[in-house]
Amino acid sequence: MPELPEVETVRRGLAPVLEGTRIARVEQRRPDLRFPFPEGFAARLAGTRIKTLARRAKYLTGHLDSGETLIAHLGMSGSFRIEAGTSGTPGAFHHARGKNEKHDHVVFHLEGGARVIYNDPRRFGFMLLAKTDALDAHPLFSTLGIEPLSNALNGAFLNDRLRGRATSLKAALMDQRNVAGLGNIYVCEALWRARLSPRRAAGTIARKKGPPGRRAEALAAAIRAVIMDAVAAGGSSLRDYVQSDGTLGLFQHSFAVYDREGAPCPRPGCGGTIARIVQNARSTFFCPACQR
DNA sequence: ATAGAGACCTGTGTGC
DNA sequence: TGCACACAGGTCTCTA
Repeated sequence: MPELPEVETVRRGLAPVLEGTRIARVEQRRPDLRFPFPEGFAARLAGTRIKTLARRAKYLTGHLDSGETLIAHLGMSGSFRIEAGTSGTPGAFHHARGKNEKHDHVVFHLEGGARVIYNDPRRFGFMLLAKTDALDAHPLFSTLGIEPLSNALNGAFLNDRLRGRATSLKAALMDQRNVAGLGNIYVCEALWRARLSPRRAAGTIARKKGPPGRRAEALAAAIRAVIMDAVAAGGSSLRDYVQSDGTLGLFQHSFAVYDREGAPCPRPGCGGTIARIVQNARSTFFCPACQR
């Protein structure tokens, strides 16, 4: 579900409520999500203050004044919502969105009475606690690639990183060890913008020597642009993703290829038809006419 | 190294 | 209406 733009949107929605706020109490309603919660999870959070809420790839990281960091991943169907502490019917908009309270797995009761609730029907998400000063060395983070919005993403990086790789370009971009935070939607969209086929061997966009070629440069620019555009739109709302205040992301209206099998390619003058293929057990959408 | 399958879960849409 | 099946913003683990 959430890729980098959705997670960043969640972060921006939660930050005003969480940053600088003390957690009064945590209600953990089941022993596990994708993994068991860490030992003493609720007790280790209770009474701590959240200094900052950050993001790395698709992970949210809440840095606590206890010296620990709360790491949260939303999996395919995780979401947070904020409920005011005083008036209002709990879960009102939630019902309006057709969600199900039975999948409210964690409730953060904040000082002042507001609540932040984690809902995750499929339970592919998880929450962990780790020492803040050793975060980069954590197994989840140590192998992650670069952030797509950082200056590190450029033609030279992709040229070096993908050179000689026989795997498909689609699979290489889905691999979080290269560029971290991309997922199925934004890889498809970036490849369309760069006019590159998802089936092409990843190494074919690289040069053996010298400066990167136009394909690597175009791909780097396309990834950056699509992620920036999606963040600006508040992410994509398909089945169950909503922002933490209940409003919908808008980027799904800007999809060129994702979930558009059989539709005309939106590139002016192309005239192609969007196709769907399966790569690594995931749907890939692309235009066979203009993506080469 | 890397691909392919299966695993983890629930919900929704489709076709019969 | 029921039922079966395919599929979904992710990622880990196992086998070849």
